[in-house]
Amino acid sequence: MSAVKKIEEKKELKRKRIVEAALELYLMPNSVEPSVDRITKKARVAKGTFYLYFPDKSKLEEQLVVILANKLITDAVNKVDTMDDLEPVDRVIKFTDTIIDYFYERRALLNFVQKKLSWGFYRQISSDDVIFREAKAGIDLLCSRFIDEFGSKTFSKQELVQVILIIIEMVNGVTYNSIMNNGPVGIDEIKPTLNKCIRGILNQ
Amino acid sequence: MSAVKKIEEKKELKRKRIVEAALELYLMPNSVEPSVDRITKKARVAKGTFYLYFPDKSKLEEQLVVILANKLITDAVNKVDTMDDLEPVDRVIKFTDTIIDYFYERRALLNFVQKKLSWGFYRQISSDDVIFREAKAGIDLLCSRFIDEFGSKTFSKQELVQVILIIIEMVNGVTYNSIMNNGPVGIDEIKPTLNKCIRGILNQ
Amino acid sequence: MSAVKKIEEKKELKRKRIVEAALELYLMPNSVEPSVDRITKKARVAKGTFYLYFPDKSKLEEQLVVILANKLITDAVNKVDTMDDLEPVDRVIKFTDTIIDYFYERRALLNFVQKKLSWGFYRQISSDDVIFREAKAGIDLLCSRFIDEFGSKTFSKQELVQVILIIIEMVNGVTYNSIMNNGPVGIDEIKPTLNKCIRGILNQ
Amino acid sequence: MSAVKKIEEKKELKRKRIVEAALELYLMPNSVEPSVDRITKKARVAKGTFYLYFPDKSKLEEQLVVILANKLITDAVNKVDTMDDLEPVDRVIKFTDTIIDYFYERRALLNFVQKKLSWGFYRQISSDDVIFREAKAGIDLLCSRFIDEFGSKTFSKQELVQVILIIIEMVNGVTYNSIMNNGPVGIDEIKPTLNKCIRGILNQ
DNA sequence: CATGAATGAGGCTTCATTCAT
DNA sequence: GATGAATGAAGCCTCATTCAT
Repeated sequence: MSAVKKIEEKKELKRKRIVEAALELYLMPNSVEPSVDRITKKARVAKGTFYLYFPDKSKLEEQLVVILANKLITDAVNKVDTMDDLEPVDRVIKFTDTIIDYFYERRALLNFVQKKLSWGFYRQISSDDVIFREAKAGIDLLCSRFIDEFGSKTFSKQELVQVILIIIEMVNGVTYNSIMNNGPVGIDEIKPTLNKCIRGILNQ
Repeated sequence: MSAVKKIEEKKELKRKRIVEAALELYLMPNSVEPSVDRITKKARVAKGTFYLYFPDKSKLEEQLVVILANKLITDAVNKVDTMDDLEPVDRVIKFTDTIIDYFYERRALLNFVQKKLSWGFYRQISSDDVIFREAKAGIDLLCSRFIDEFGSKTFSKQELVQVILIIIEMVNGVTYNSIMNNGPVGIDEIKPTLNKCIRGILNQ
Repeated sequence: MSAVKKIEEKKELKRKRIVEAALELYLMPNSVEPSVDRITKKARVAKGTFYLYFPDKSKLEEQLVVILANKLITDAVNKVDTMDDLEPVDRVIKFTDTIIDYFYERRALLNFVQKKLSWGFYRQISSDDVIFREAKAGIDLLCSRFIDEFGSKTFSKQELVQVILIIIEMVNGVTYNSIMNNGPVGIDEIKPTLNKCIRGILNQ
Repeated sequence: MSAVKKIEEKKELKRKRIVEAALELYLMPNSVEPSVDRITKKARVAKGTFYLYFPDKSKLEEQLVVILANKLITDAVNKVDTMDDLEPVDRVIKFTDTIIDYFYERRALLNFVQKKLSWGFYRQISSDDVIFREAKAGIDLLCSRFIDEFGSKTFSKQELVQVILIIIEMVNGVTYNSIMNNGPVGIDEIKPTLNKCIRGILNQ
């Protein structure tokens, strides 16, 4: 293996160290936004090194959201994929259910991913980072599968993509408030209603 | 009127001044989170005074969210109330439309109110503040009216309250991402689909 | 004395402490531009306090230049004033001589005041600080006196003001390079020529 | 040509690349002091390489000033040389005019060259650099020519060299403040007076 | 010789909060 | 109660310089 390659690998490793340190910090319960200082300390890297890999802090966060959102969604898609016997609508409900459970166990994640869940992976990403290309691919998979399975009378294919976004927003919002604000309505309590809503949307 | 009462009133006035100054500042377009200094300057009150009325800044913000969320919803309800000729479902759609427009003109508000929109007014509030009691009242009005108008086969009265929350979350989420993230789908583009979803939920 | 006045006095005192600390630091030999941190430490004041008195670092420096330039010039004017028996042209030469000597003993000052000497005190100053009004007054005195004493055939009154600036620039430049750059030509060596130049300018 | 020589040449080439990149960067309008990183990037050279040729950044800058000052002056001399029909004094005025115009279009240069204009080229320079030897030659040309043309009654040949420096300082100072500080007196406004001063100095 | 990744000190500024008056 | 001057921790970012490869 060439020397150049070795260096490239080392760089990628360091970048990963930073991303992972940040991830850990962002995911810590009750976390306020961690400072660059904390992130680099955790990654055992000099502060200046951070700026070798990210033009500024916001860019790291952007990437973090994309990574997290995609991991979440891809996991959910994969899980649902194993259940071949479900009706399309039920698959969607299973999909959202999985997301809710995921968040329930990781409320800090919910806090960070926040409102960017559904839109996050659609933003233009300048990086040619492998991690992002994979993410995009995962999303495309979800969309095309979902659309193929649905022969909706109400929605065109074009609209079905939007419907995904809308449903994710709905689920995300309800989950967020139910969990984070300790609302008067627990997630278990509202989930049946939520599912009825999803059915209402899809079964037109 | 007793002297004590006068003093009480004066205090209440000062608190109001602070809240209103903050409100104005938070609602300013393109606003970043205003500092305590800016808030008190605008309220023509000493910085120390702030801490006489609020234990810390976050407590003010908490109250602000509730006030803002309720003002927004009450305004929307009132507007829809003037349109007697609409079908129940169309009223709801008009209601969400109004909210979307409101946000569109004030994206800073959207940013601040964030995820707390629907749940905000459910949180425990120190009920000795007039401003909050009024807010609660407005919400109760919305809920009861909505429930009365709907003789849904699908949802119980109990569930209908939850449906409101869910719809608001859905609208809020879509609007937020469409506006704040300059998402791939503009708000005008996705609104028809959004409305179809709402109909789907309510027309079961 | 009212309490308000006491506070005002204290504030002025603190401002003075900062200015004087900065002055000392800027005047230190071999000084590089001192950081806000060093300045406040020397002034025994919290770093934040600095920004209570100056919007930012550059504003302090601006004021410093004005203060220094004016002190320098006023001192020189006063010194020359005691020599009533000199011819107008010789007074000017005495004036510039004094400035040169002043710099010679304080080369760090020369370093800081740099190119801003003559123009510095002409810039619009937003502050209603006493220190500045006095500075302005001192300069005006110099100018009017100089102009009155000269019945130049070559220069109009309007031009004479410019001539002052030009002479100061000339002296400043020569002194700076002679002293700071340890040029091949020492200040004592070039001073006679410089004086001849001044005479040439004024004796037309 | 020996192999050693080839290597020497290659080295000199690289050094030149760095100097030229720096030159370009320092001359860019509105430029702030460029970092070593920018300079080496522009020179397509590794950052570490910079320190193979210059002990530190300040040394490069020192050399740059000399180069720039000399280029400026040589250009001005050459331009004036084409105008054979001018009186000696007018030649000097044309010379200073050219410098002023040059600065007017490149205020960044003015900012960088600063006070070192006239003295710069007198400083001890590591004479093994071609670029510097050339600079020296240009200056010597200017000096000897100027002195030859002037049969001043007032100044000895020795003093005339100093007069050049003084005039350059004067022009440089006035120009700097007029342009950089947006002084109260624009360059066009003060130029006539400046020229009168030059005449006063030379026409004694 | 050349490289460029890594360093970390140092810079400026903001701001929630405290406390003497 | 009210004030606002003072605090200083914390934040983000730059950059000259070093050093392992």
